[in-house]
Amino acid sequence: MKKYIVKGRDIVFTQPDFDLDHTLDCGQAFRWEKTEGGYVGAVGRKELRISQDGDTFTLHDVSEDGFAFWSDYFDLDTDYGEIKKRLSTDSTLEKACAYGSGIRLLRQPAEETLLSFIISQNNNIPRIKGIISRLCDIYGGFPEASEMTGADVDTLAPLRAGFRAKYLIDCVQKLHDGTVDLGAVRSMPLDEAAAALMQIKGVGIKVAMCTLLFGFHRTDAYPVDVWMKRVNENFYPDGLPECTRGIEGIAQQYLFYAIRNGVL
DNA sequence: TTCCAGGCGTATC
DNA sequence: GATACGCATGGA
Repeated sequence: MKKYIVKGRDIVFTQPDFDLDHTLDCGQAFRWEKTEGGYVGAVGRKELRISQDGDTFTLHDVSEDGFAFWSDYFDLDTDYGEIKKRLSTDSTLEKACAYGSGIRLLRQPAEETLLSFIISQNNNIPRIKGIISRLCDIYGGFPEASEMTGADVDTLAPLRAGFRAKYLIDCVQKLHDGTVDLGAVRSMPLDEAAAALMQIKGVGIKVAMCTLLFGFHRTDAYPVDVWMKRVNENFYPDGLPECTRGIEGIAQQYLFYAIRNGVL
């Protein structure tokens, strides 16, 4: 467990290879907003304000039990310095890792990730955030899928999610009736896990891989969207380099952040 | 006005 | 199995 100091109602810790802008604005989570003093965001129904001063981070108004949750969420026990060192044997990844040096792969809840990335398809990030925010407004925080099983298109109309609403409904239905068992998905081989998720309408290979990477911490899942297609064509026409084996998804996150910001 | 956004389902060949 | 097209919505 990560070492920390309790200061009043806050918890303070130091952490290299961590930057809030990099980690919270790299397209893996959609519920964080930059504020004057850091970031405010939420996971499920847990809310957090976090601020950064160099390598020192403060979780505001958080108990020691709460810290255990957030420490896991921010993946604080993983050595990203070691990961970057390994990936940087490839010259393109070296650039990407240097640019997004503070990216960490968040350990997000599976259901929330699945529903969020269903919403993400053929959509832009500000509008994805808006739809998810309105979903949370309706349910008082991000709902469990089981709380949404009665939802129909009228219930979800305030989201203004467009054609994706019917996909959300199909998703919560198939989670509820056991067609898709996320507990079982967790332990399946990657391709089998993706195929299981793709039984849900609106879940194709890209949404499935994002769910496995961000919601199940399957670091070998490699989502390819329009940006990553460009990366593959420009830099890896013959496939990914050896150094990415088993952590293709983490490599993907550095590459995605870099190319989206015009660095590659 | 038209185009595009962390895609996918469907029709057609 | 490959390719083309429509899809809700809203910002650029």
